[in-house]
Amino acid sequence: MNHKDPIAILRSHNLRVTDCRIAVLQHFMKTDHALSQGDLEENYSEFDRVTLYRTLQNFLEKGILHRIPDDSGFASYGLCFETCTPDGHHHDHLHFKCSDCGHIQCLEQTHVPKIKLPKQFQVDHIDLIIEGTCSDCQHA
Amino acid sequence: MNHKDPIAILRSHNLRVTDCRIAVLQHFMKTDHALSQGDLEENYSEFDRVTLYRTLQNFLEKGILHRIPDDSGFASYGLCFETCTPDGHHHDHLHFKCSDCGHIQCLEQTHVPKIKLPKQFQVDHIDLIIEGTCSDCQHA
DNA sequence: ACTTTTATGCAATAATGTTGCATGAATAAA
DNA sequence: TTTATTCATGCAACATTATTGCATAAAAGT
Repeated sequence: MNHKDPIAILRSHNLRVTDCRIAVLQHFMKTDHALSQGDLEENYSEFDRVTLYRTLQNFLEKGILHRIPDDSGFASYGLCFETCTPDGHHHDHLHFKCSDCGHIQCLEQTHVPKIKLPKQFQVDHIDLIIEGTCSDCQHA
Repeated sequence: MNHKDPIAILRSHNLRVTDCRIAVLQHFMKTDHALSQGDLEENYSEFDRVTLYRTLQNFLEKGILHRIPDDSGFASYGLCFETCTPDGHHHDHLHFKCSDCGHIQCLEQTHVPKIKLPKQFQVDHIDLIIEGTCSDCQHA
């Protein structure tokens, strides 16, 4: 889904096509890192905080966005891929967080390794966050 | 550090020994899952919210606790191990989050696999969160 | 016991998350 | 293309969490 037309994406998920949703979706598509609600609020002051909040919630439910775990307390969001549906998210990629600029990006190429757990644990999915320095920040 | 005397732990990290710090530390030691600030507030209403907040911050800085990333927006905290110092956290374990009871536990036994990233990424540390069902919740 | 240093509680504020409801916009139906 | 219906939006309001400043109280050093 990553690089299609925003309107097509909305339609295919049974979401009404509105200015806010198009804007948010476009913003995600042109940005190479995860976005927080605050990021959106800064860029789209023409939309209400609550509308942006609900837009994110809707996109999460429909499997358009996924929430990225972060120890900062901020929630941030990234676009999902074709494997995600309203029934559930099915990710196999990992997230890289730069401790310098704070940006989080999804690394689609890199896959999450299988991990063996003791039998008493039933695994549903794995989140992998790698923290370090991104290329942009290594020369600063 | 996991199972030592709270007072000894505080002393060895150059922290004053106070009721609140002892209580919080003891609570972490007797609990098998990660705790949030809310958990502490419920259990220790005799201490101010802000004091508990600052206690957690101090413990983080000193390397007594580590923050566990979570996509729920709640921050939660777990005890560190001997490898952590005020200079940085050095963890090699993963976290299991039960989607049923919500508890997060540190699995010390299980190690985080090495992961190869493209060269432009400089890796500092890896956070691995596995979500699923814990043994207590599988029969419910 | 006294001094110095640091933690605590209280007040206050900011940011974020969340819900209800009236209105307006988007889709479906005629 | 107009009308009816469904749903998104904005506003108000509130809950929760995160955060800082400051006076006081408590801990450690002498």
